Amino acid sequence: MGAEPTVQPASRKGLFERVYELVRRVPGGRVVTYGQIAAALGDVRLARTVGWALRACPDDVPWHRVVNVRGGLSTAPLQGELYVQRMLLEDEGVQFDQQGCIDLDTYGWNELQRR
DNA sequence: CGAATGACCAAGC
DNA sequence: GGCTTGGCCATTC
Repeated sequence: MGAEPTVQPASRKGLFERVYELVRRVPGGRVVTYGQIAAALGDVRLARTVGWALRACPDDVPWHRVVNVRGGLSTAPLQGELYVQRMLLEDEGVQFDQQGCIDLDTYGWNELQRR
């Protein structure tokens, strides 16, 4: 567990791995924003790159727990498709408002970085 | 190596 | 209150 430091240069490993590790730490029923992950990495401006990492969407990474700062889902499927992210979150107990957004003040997880 | 992309964020109109 | 623009970073062609 504590074998790895809090933050390390992305050069060490693909920045993707770093993002996956953080997302894996997100407990069910909780959501985090891209900027939060980026901030945990050391730079909030990495938010865009975080999206690139999640684009790979590995199976062992709960990518559905990552939403934008607005509490909305950036994964907008086309007509006919289903909101997989929304279903997964709702299944975990996350409630959506009338606008289809999540209350980050309630479900937002601040202990992403921990320490 | 240069240009283009992207599941973002913040500010401006 | 909602839409548009700019900017930053890393990855890909």
